[in-house]
Amino acid sequence: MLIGELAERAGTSPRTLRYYEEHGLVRPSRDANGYRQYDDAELRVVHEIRTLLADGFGLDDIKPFVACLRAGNAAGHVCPDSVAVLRRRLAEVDGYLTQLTEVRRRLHEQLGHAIENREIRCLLNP
Amino acid sequence: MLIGELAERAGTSPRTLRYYEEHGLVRPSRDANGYRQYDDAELRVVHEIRTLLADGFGLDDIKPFVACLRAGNAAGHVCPDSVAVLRRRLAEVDGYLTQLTEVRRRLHEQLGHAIENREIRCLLNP
DNA sequence: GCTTGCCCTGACGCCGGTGTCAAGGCATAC
DNA sequence: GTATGCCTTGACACCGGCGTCAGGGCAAGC
Repeated sequence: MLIGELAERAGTSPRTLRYYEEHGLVRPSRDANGYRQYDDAELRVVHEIRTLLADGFGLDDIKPFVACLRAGNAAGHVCPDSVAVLRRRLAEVDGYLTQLTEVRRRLHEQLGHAIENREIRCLLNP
Repeated sequence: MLIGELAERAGTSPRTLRYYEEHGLVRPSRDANGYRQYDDAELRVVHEIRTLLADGFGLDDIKPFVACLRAGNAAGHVCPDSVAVLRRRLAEVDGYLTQLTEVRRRLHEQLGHAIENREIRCLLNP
């Protein structure tokens, strides 16, 4: 499978696949003419990468998951290194949730305050 | 008040204040020698900016709040334009919260799955 | 041989708020 | 005069995942 086909099958672009390769995540072989050649296992890897990216992991964080898959595991997240990253990311997400919730509270408060003000002005200018 | 003093009082840097000015948020006058001169109202403005930045607003979003303050209002968020931005940002934050919560769920699930796996391996290799 | 279409590498652009360095002017104290 | 310290403008660096353009090779159909 050439890069274009893999890109389409994985729902991404050749540029993106080359980028992953540059970061050591995908490892195609090469045809005699220099074209990248991918097997089906790589499709699996790319799917794993995309899923984890969507969950907010960085490419570096994703490496252990890919290694885990390559080691023959059914899923990328069952290896100790992956679990460590999962825990770290979970803590991070919890942190963001806390912050965002606090921000939300403040926004809500300000909105309430603004509406209150408007109503007061309405009552004063009937 | 010169830029260094305002920066210190506002807990930020001269570089940052010049950046805000470049984006039309802060408007110092100039001394005869070209030095920026700030009054106390600008300190208030900078505080408003910093608070909103911390809440995830972009500089463009912050403009109506500053305008609202300059218009003589006690708070930057009581004007219609500010309220509109507040609403938009609130919706945005809610979106992020939804996404993050979903991500958190998936992470939790994967962690659970991984731990389960480990326990199974433990039972198989006692 | 020419077109078409995929492939290759290399490199810059983006976004946004800020750090940081360069190169110079001004103010104050010695 | 000179040392110190704040001020000025201008411009590059950062982060990270990718878009996108440049310039060129390879493959296959006509």
